[in-house]
Amino acid sequence: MPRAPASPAVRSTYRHGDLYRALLDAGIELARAGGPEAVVLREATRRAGVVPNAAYRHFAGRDELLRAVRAAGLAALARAMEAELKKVSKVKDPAARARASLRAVGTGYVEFAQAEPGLFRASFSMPGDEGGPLDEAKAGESGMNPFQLLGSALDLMVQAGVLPKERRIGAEYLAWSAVHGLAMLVIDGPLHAFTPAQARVVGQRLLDMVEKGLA
Amino acid sequence: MPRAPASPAVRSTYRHGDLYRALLDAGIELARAGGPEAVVLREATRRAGVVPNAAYRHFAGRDELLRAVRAAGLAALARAMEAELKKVSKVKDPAARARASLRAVGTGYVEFAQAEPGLFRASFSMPGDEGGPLDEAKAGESGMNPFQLLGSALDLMVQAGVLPKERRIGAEYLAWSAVHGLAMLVIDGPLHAFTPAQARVVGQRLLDMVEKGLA
DNA sequence: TGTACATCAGTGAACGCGCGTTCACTGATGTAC
DNA sequence: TGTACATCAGTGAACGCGCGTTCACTGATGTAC
Repeated sequence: MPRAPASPAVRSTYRHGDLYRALLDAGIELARAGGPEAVVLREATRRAGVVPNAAYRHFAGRDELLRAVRAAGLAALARAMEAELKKVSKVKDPAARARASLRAVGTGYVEFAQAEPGLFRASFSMPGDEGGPLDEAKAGESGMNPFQLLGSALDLMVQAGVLPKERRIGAEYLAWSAVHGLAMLVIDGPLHAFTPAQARVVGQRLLDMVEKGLA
Repeated sequence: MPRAPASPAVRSTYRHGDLYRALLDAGIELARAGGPEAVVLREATRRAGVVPNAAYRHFAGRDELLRAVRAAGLAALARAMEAELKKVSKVKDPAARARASLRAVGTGYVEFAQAEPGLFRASFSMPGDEGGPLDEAKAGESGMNPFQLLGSALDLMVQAGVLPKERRIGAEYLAWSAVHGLAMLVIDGPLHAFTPAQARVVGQRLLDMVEKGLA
């Protein structure tokens, strides 16, 4: 492997070093600042200090860059959810723990959407229509993607006897809808005026509703 | 008022007749086909059979056209919700009627989103950040916008004793989140592969959850 | 250890595209006399 | 009822912009001998 990558826009070496990574990082930054439509090939190459068409050595085109950004965003979302789950790991009582896990997953989700609205939106944009839920989604540290984290929280609830197992099937779509809707309304929609604190309160009440309504 | 408006792209009269309406209709059509980002001034004028800058006689710019499309979309959404509410108007028992109203509102919302994904997305896009929930939203036939229709369904539930009044406050945000989230996941997101029938089933289960979890 | 060479990452220049928006205009329309 | 006129809706031409993408290239790098 060649020299270390130079600082953006200025390079001493002819080769960049790790242009793929640099373009991806730039793409992520663009998504953070302006959502999926702000992920623009030319701007990414500009930030990497490279001529526009150089990107084509590493990505087939703009769509492939966006796809990579999306994967990175979903992985970050998974990590945010895992971080909330970690706080819950000390709870001993299985029923309480299971319930807390579902809340953690939901809280991590909404909190991430609030903290990184642009990246969140980019993560859920669909250039081509891919298949099922988060098919090729990169995983967090646990090796699970956001959808799988939600699923395993619900599994925990069934095991703990908090959720009747006949209600388990399809339950992820219900919980997901609730939490995703709040996220969208708050970051992009008519609830934009909510402060993070207000959003947190509503988020907790929403999770109350889900917990109660699911069982 | 001059002659009747001519067919798009061909006019006999020098004046268009109702260019504002023609541009708005074209804008709505563009939104239906491709969402908010497809609402493009030049294309709207093309469809109206008029030179690009003619639009500036009627709209300050692209944003104002999009704003008008959004208002029209929200009005259409309100009408879809009202249509569902009408089906429920024959229910006599106040408690049953109130519950059915909430379901109707939710069903109308999700069904509209499925039937008109582009217009739905356009209706919830935010160019500048306007204020609270659906502030300047055009109303349906009842004179209420979608948010107000939801609110009055919840009011009905309180009156009927189905929803404790201490839970009434902020309840619209909970119900709205659930339903909005499903709509987004189905039309634009990872649940894109759902058939309308599958979506309907999940939608009804979602409304079960809301109804049960809210009380 | 030294040299010839193939590879392929990044260059330089250019393309066509569609967009929003501004300008000075023109001529059909409705109105005032 | 007829004529002169002001209005202003739509014209025609043009801008500058940034985008994605293609082309033939060049020259630093790592490798084979």
